[in-house]
Amino acid sequence: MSSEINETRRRILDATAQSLVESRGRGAKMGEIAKAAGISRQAVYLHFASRSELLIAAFRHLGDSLDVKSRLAPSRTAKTGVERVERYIEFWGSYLPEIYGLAKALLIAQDTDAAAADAWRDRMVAMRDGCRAAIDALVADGMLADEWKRDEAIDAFMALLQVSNWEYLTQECGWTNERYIERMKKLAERSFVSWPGQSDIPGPRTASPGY
Amino acid sequence: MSSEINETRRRILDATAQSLVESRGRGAKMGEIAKAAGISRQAVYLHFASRSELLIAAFRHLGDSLDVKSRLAPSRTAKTGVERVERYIEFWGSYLPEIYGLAKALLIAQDTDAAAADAWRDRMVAMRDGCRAAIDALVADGMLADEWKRDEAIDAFMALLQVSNWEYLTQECGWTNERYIERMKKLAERSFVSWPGQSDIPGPRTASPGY
DNA sequence: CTATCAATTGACACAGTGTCAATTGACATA
DNA sequence: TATGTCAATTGACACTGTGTCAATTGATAG
Repeated sequence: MSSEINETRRRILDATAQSLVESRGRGAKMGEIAKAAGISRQAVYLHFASRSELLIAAFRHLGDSLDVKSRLAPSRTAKTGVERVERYIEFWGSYLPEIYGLAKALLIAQDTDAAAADAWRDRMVAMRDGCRAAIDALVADGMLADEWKRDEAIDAFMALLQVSNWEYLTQECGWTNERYIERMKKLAERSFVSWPGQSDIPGPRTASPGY
Repeated sequence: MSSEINETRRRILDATAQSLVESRGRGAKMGEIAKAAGISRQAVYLHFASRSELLIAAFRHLGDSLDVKSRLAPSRTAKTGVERVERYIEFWGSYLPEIYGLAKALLIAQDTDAAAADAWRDRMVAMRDGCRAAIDALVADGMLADEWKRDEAIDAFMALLQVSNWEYLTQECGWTNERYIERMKKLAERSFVSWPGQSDIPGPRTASPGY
């Protein structure tokens, strides 16, 4: 019985995820989702109070089904900071395409719905843990470049991995996902890692520009 | 007389820009814009066929008033590739906060309106010229890091400068605009510039990860 | 046999965009 | 002074999509 109601709920969540993946995050009206789940539009409201609540639940639901924990294992068990950063980017690069449709819908909903904004921010906080751990692993190895304060490096690493950057590079620039992963690794390493014996880059010299 | 009709048009465009800057790109209904311009909602449609057409026109209008050309001069007249990159980031970092509200509205409109998407893409193409010139100046100095192909470096440079990254760092992370500019310069230099005598980073060594 | 509960149908309120028609008021021309 | 033009106004309306409400159906459990 309670499995019955969960069954419908699950069908709605799956239909939501599928509709959003297909539409690349665009559209996916309540009516379409309901149709895809094989129920009436109003019935959706018996399970979710609003569209954004549905989006949030669907995002969590998808996350659950993707087994994030074991996907993160290679990063968490990395032996060096550099490896941890690399593994984290590999994780993110393989995870992102799978959540993209839903993530995009949530990102769009953010603009009009405070609950969606909170939900997204909540996910980003979770992601930040991964980024923080990677940067801290660099710090522990003494390999975070001098120019970066830890917290700023975490911010910048998060920024690099923004959904919108992936979207831009893969959709607008035509990068494959593998290229994205590989280039992001290079970018992150060049940006954040100082290699032993590497003399510091003459950045400060140019601090007082001629205009 | 024809200055009369342009006068109203200009008032609408200014009101649009102002409303959007104030609301950080959110909202700004046709009714509010009309009120801000001191005319009726319907009168706006006498000058612009749709909301997105208005947004596009307002964006161009704002761009015109900001004298982009002279702001770009320091970058265009830079003597070295590195300086050109720095000046370009300084330009962009001072320009972005001024267009942010409107840019954000256009970015949001993009999700439902093809014309807005085209308009935005058009602006990005223009911006790409600046990024290309900066990267090419590095290439000319022989200072683009070996790991980057020119075109990929341009893509990545563009990605770094995405509005969404600025938004994330300044709104979510609390960076000041000066910090954004300064850190972006560092990030870009570390990422793209190879300094004479700098030995290559042992990236390829880690190309076959252990999992 | 009846109570319960998910789901259905159909109607409706609300916000926001975009359209249409009739009207006003200023200004120019004959 | 009469006429035409044109920007702008008012008010009504169609359309889309979200969210609410009420009455009804149909299956299942006690």
